[in-house]
Amino acid sequence: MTTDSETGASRAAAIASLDRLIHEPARLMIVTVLATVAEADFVYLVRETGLTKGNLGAHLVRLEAAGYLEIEKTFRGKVPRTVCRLTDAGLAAYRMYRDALRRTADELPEVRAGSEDGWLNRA
Amino acid sequence: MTTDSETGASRAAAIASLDRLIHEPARLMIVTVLATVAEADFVYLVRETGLTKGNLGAHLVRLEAAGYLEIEKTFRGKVPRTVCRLTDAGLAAYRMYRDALRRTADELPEVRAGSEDGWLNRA
DNA sequence: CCATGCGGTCTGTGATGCAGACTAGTCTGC
DNA sequence: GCAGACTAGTCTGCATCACAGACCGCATGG
Repeated sequence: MTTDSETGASRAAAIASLDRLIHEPARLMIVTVLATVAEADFVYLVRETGLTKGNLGAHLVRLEAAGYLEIEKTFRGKVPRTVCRLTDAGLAAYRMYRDALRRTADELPEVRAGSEDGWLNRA
Repeated sequence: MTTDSETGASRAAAIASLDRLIHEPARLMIVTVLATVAEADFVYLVRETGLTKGNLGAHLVRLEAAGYLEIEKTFRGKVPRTVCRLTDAGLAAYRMYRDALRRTADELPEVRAGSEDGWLNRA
């Protein structure tokens, strides 16, 4: 049989198992940036992601709540600054997601023009 | 500079450009199934995706509204049946998404443990 | 004739993504 | 020394959307 016996079903399961928290494009951008640079402050993230401050702040809160990143409040001179960094859990989640995404992306089938069997309701 | 000049920025743009309509896991499952089998009826999709009927119906409507798939009402004997098929636009969108996703997935960086430069706020 | 199961649609609700407004404090020009 | 502009960041409100359960119609089995 084909490489994947259940065609859609197993793929669907794989897709469904994607971490929704990271899957969200805005957060995927954030996490990707943080995976790349290890540390980033708020404005750097704003610039890299193109998100508005409000939006970014909300996503950061969500990621922090999930334990995926820690937010460290520091001061640069007298100006407060927020530095974000992925936690171990965040790193693990990122790796898992990336892995799953690659597998998913690789397995996304080419389009078949012909209407072959397999789509029948039965079974 | 590093291997990728803008590190995050370009990647972020690529991620942001992902088709949200398809990016949604539920719909990605649907579209993937349809790309695979070309045609599928409602219950087949329910089984393949594991979605509830209500949820699936809503997503189908959305995809139809976007012009990504056509919903054909037929009868099997006396029982009405709904057959879904990707439109050309849907196929194109799927291909584009898949392509973008693969590129994105491939480019998702490995984690760098060290806190290197690049994250600074200053430009 | 009634009950059950299959096929499919519809409505309500909770979550969430998003953007703009607002605050706090610093620096520059007059 | 004061006013205005800018940076840094948070908070609130709105619109959207995903999800699930309830509901309806039809056909079939007892």
